[in-house]
Amino acid sequence: MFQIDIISRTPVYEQLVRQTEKFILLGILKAGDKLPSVRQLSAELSVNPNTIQKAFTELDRRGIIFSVKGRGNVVSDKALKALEVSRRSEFSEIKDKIKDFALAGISRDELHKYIDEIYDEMGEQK
Amino acid sequence: MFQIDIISRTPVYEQLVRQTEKFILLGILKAGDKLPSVRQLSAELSVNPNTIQKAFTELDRRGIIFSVKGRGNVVSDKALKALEVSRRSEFSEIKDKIKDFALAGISRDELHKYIDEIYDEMGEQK
Amino acid sequence: MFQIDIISRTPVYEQLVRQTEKFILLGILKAGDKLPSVRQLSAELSVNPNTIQKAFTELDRRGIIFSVKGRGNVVSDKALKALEVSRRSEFSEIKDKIKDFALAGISRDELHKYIDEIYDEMGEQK
Amino acid sequence: MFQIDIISRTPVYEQLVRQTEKFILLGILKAGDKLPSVRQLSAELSVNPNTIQKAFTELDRRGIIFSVKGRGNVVSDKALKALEVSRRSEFSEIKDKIKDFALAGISRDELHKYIDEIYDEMGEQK
DNA sequence: GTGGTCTAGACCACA
DNA sequence: GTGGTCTAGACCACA
Repeated sequence: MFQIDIISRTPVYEQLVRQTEKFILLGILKAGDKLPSVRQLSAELSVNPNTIQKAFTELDRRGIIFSVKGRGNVVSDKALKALEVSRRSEFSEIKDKIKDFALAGISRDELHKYIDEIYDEMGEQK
Repeated sequence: MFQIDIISRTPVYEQLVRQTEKFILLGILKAGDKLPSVRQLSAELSVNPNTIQKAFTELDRRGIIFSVKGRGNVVSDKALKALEVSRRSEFSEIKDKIKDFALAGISRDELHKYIDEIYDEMGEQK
Repeated sequence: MFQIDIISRTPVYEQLVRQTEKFILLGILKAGDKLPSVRQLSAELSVNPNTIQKAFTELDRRGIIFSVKGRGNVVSDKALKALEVSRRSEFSEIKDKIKDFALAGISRDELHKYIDEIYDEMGEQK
Repeated sequence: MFQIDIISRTPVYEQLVRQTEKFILLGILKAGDKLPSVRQLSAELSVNPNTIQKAFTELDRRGIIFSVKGRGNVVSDKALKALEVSRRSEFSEIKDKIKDFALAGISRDELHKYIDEIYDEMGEQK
């Protein structure tokens, strides 16, 4: 299920956080579902337990999962909602990127076309 | 001219690189123009000279400026062209971001609208 | 009777201890009353029997109940008295909390008002 | 400045977080002040750098300080404000404790008196 | 078994 | 020098 790209510059724990969130948005993980245990994931991905722990701690902090000692990590009821809100708040993050494109002479039509392509592509996948 | 956001998560040297490129794309810096010296920028921005140097080295590496010993750093002739090409190659970088938005239930129409707003806004500024 | 909040940060066994003590203070459980058996509670609350046992052992240690092999767990004669004393000894525990509030600019009047509200609220419930 | 109680049950990193916040509320640390470096604190308190790091990461996350690579940790401008708000939100935490006291036969007058004592005591210290 | 904390020690990016 | 990430390995509380 989880997959780590060792070469990538984004930290392992962040990849784990991001992937977990993605699985929830995709409906692969649902509220109440139990995540693999720290040790299990550690063995499966050959990643140090501390690193897995760090990812889970972050997810717990974000209200995406809740960790209970002796029981494991479970997807929170409000996870999906929380994610949709937080993703939306990242909306403005691409603003600077788009401005850069505009500056480099990329027309708005080109961008519109690109976005449609991505959405079409996703629609087919899904 | 240059402005550093010390709190920002993006490294100072990267901010410098990005801003220099922006000035070139905006026509504020033209081929043949001399950039401020490392010392001058360092003092002006209260930034470690090593950091300024790192930015210039990176810009040189990208073919945006060329450093001549004892004469300073000058904007390359091919800078503008190079930037337009490289920006276009960054196009795919936002692909994952857009997919994330799509996943979080943000419609393509919302995105289109957002992009139009940005372009309109820039048109007025420019 | 007993209710466990699985998400809560306070350990399940501690919730059990606390609730038992509360029932005694409220007069719901009286000296000589028999508590539900470990098995029964375990099934009822879907809680690991070890956890129930741990709670009972702790209550025994505190002199609130006494366990008789083969006969179950019974509320001690001195339970009520013991609890009133021990609660009073916890008095100082909130001292640091109150200092924190004072430091954060919360006035003593606010605190007084808050306490009155709680007592009023309880009076009505009771 | 910082002091760790090794015997205490509350984790070292949490003690560090709490103490930093306290120093800010007391005005000992002000917005813009630089905190000791991870390594320095580590040596000073004989605590592993990772543990110090964990505390700083948490403070950064809470918006109390901001960590900048290569520069250090600085008290945020909004730190004081943020702390006053967060402390206030902990207000309800003592509700259950107070109810426990009421149940154990501690009168509201006793509590009022206790609070006044604490505030008086603090007034003199300050 | 399951999560949480901590030490020891290494390595990297950045200033 | 300064923060950030990661591994290896230990130990504890809890279920």
